[in-house]
This record gives sequence, C-alpha cells and structure tokens, in this order.
Amino acid sequence: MAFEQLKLKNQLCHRLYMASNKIIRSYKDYLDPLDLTYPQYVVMMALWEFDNIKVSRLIELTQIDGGSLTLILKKLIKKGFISESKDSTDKRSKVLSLTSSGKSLKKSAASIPKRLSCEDPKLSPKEAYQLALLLDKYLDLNRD
Amino acid sequence: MAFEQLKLKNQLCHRLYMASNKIIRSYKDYLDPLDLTYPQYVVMMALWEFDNIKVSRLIELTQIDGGSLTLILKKLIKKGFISESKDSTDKRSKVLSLTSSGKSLKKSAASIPKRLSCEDPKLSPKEAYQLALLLDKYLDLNRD
DNA sequence: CTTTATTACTTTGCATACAAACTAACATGA
DNA sequence: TCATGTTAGTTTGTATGCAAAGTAATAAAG
Repeated sequence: MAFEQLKLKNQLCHRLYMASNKIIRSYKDYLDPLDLTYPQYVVMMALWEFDNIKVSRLIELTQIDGGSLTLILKKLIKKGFISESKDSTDKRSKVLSLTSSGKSLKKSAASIPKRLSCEDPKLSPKEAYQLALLLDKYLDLNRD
Repeated sequence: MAFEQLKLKNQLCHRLYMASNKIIRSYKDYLDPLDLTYPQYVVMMALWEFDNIKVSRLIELTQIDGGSLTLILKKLIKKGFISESKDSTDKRSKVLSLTSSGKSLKKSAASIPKRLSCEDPKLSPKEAYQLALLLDKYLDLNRD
C-alpha cells in the first residue's frame, strides 16, 4: 500500500504546474510597468512576430483557448495596443493588428527576456535548451 | 530589429505555460469520475502522503498559494474527502485530515498515473526523468 | 503585564482556464 | 436555392492564481 505512483515527488505534472506558475509570477515585475499580464504578453509576442492575423491563428500560436482569448483581446484593445477588423473575404473571421502604441511597446519589452534569465539563472543556457527540447517533444511541436 | 529574443519559439516560459495547461487538461478525463479538479487532486495527493498536516505545510508541499488553497479546502471538505480541526497548541493553525471517504478515494486514484503515461507517451521514461530533473533544478527543489 | 510585531489563515478583486452552449456566416448537397 | 452541416468567435458558469488587505492569535519587547 505504498502507492509510490501517487507521491508528489513522482508527479511530472505537479512539477510542470509549479514551474509554470513560478515562471509566470517571476514575469510580473517586468510586465507590470508595461501594463501587461503574462497571457497578454504572449498574445503581444505573437502579434509582434506575425501582425495582422486571425483569432484562429492566434489560438494556434499561443495555445490559449478561444474563450480566454476573447477576453484577453478585449483588454488589449481597451488598452490601445491592438485593433480588430473584419476579414473582407470571410465575415466570420476577425483580423487583429498592432496599433502604433502596440508596436512601440515591443521596444520596451525587448530587454525582458535577458533581464529575466540573468536575474536568477537556476538553469544554465545548455540546461534551458535541453528543457526546451523536452517540452517541445511533450508538446508535440515542430518548430523550424 | 529582428527581436529574436521575443519570438515565441525562444520562450521557455511559453513552453512551460503550454505544457502545464496541456497536461492538466489531460488529467480531466481521469479526475472527473473522482469529482476532483487537478489542484484538488494535488491537495489530495499531499494528504494521502502526509495526513493530518497544517495549511502552511500543505502550501509548502503543493506550492499552491494560501488564498487559492482556502477555497480548494472548503470544496474538499464540502465533498466529504477531508475534515479540519484546530491545532491544540496553536489556535491560529488548522489541521487537515482525510476522512474515510478521502482515504478510499486513494484506491480509485491509484491507477491514474499509469493510465495517463500509457495513453499517449510523447516522452520515454528516460526523457520524462530528464525533464523532471531539469524542472526540479529550475524549481530549486531538493527531494530525498 | 501591556504594547507591538509576527504568524497563520481568510477575504477581496481582478485575470485567466476551460468545457459547453450559443450565434452568425460560409459551405454543401439535393 | 433551400435545408443542413460546419466553422469562427463569443458567452456563460465554475474553478483557480495571485497580490493585497484584513483578522485573530501567538510571540517579543519593554
């Protein structure tokens, strides 16, 4: 009756859960000045990389579900970072675009990744790369 | 102006965020029959392993923040899986204990880890172990 | 033995997650 | 072209996640 398989230290899921929450918390200090939450930052990164895309493409890129995304987009629009327009060929689709304010925000965000990785490098660059590879395999992603 | 550091594929955090959400979603099919959400399951695992512990210890074990935990505990009490009592030596503390119903739930949960890992093994056991080691290092955990 | 600081939780307010139901618009087939 | 199916997003309801303020009880100081 040891039930080893139910011990917390044997749960990959619990580690992912803690690690995700922890790293998102650590972004807060850097994102607050930009008036962005972490999910909002992910959406902005997607748009900084691929501007003028549909909601469906944003869901693919960010893996944020549609329901959550609708709310996040409303907030980003309210903040003036993005704007929406109807797709001329398919009125069901909505196209999202960066405003000038949203574009200039990219410059302010540019230093965040480096500042974060330097702040408290629990993992070496090599280890971070290994971790990224394993996560990509788990996520079944094929990038590049 | 390439801003490579802001591309999604270069974000470790985004991978952790997607992986955590994905693996928690994958637990849903197995936890619904037990009437548990994933965070509730984590709390139950902690109690199955260390029964009769205080809220502060539960926070240490699960890394769930106090505010969220209060709500989760209320729900687990309402479902009859755990009960609370005052610590006799320190009335500020609250001790949580499994009920007989909560204890027997452990038997129903025992098969979940294996069923999940077999369902769609994106990672080999060796890779999962590597991933766990890297996450522990990131989390700064020292188990055993 | 009071005053003050610290602890252990709880409550509040805002922002997601996410499944399920819903709506409008496009696509298909007879 | 009309009924039907599918798709792209939105809405709704429940459950966190988390920072900050609040509360009650214990500890520390003087």
